[in-house]
Amino acid sequence: MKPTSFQTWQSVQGEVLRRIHSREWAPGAAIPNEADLAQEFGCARSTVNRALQSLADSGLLERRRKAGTRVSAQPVTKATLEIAVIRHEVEAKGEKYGYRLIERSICRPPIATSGAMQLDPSKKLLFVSALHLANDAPYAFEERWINPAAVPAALDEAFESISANEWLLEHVPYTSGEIAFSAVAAPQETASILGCAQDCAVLAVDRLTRDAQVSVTKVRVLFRPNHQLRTNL
Amino acid sequence: MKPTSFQTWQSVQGEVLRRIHSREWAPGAAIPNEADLAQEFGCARSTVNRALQSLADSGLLERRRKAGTRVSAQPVTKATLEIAVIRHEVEAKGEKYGYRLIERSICRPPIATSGAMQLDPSKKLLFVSALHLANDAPYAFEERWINPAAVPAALDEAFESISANEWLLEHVPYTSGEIAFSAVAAPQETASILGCAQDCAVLAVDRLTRDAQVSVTKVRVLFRPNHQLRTNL
DNA sequence: ATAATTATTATGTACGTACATATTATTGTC
DNA sequence: GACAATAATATGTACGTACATAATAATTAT
Repeated sequence: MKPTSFQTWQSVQGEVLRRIHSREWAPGAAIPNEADLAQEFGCARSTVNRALQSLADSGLLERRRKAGTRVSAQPVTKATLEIAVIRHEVEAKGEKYGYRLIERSICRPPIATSGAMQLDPSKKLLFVSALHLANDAPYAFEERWINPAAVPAALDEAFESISANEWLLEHVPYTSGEIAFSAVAAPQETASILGCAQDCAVLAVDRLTRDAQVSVTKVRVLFRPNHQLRTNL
Repeated sequence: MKPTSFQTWQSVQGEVLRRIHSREWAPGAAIPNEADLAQEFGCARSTVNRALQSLADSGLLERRRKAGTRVSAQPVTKATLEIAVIRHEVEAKGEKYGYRLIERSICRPPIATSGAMQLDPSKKLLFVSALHLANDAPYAFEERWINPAAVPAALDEAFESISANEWLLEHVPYTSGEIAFSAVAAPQETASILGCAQDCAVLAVDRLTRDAQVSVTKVRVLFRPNHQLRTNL
């Protein structure tokens, strides 16, 4: 006689997972409602609720009021990537971090940039490009546009000893935005900075950051060749 | 007099976010404990708990028993990418999906593959490569190793009308594993399949899937040039 | 002083009740 | 049969109490 009692939401989740996994509850099929499960498991409905909500969150279950809960027919895997400050990323690998400012200027951005940032194309922005190093070798090249209207203090910062990456996180943390990952061929200039061949395939991370609707910064980070972003599922 | 009452966990979360954002609660600083906040907000502690847990989950707060809750000094942004079946991904873009099997064979994998899958290198695996099309143009090229010991049924499937991608999701869903994103130069053969220049920079997604500790499949998907994976933060 | 023990404290979570809300099913009306 | 009003139902969430657990602080023993 196995213990048919599950009194923590994690154990309930485990049992539900087991049933899904063993196909006791088939893909697409409806599962019993929370009240019935609570009775079967010998716990409160709120405990079952917590477990099921967590599974719905990770995409394994689909829940709708009145309609009930069913196993996702084609679950969409969700991969969560942690985007840390580059210095921390490097140090976490056990490598020595280095930073070098390449350019800092105030100028009008390309139309594409002002458009993406939803800013007046005639307004000048702060441009900062820099190289992040790991064990003295190029690690990532960062090209960034900063909207001085959103962070005036940035105009007083030289970005010679601290990266814009880190400075911004310290001055306007907790922002929202969009992020995109792609592969690009390193342009000649970038390639020479990163120390790789021209048109070498490098991973690009493009990120637009907003602070309460207004664009703060837009950045493209190009990593050294063969860089991988990894995570567990 | 503003409403100092917050009686849903979302509104509590909103107020906490506001205070973090306005630096009323500075980065790194401790915030009042749940009981005090509950009293201030005029709600139950469990409501505050739900709100704070959710924020801790997204990396904005750090919580430790007895030590209390503090605002993360350097929050780690978490980007969640949804990895759907490629057919769905294409259809969601409003493009017509197409599929073409390129190769299907049973052979011994390279050492690197059997190693990553933690399998005996001498055991033969099922190899399937295929092309996914969007509006009749190459969209993504998939090279996959499948462990027949984990999914014997795969040996009976030709993968001519259904991609291994989709077949596996249907036959062994709810698996765990690892995923990695990188940029690679398209090898000559791949380039000709994808219809791009040799050594063209393409986004690679490498994924290892396990079903209860045992490796089921290892796949590399190369997307058409300029493909982007994007998400909101 | 240092180490081991004990108290204290904040978060973590279970429970059961109550009510809100979204969605579906049913009934009534034309 | 089409459509609107109404009932039924499963999930969503708030509340307050109780206790568990982890981490720290205070105390005691050596």
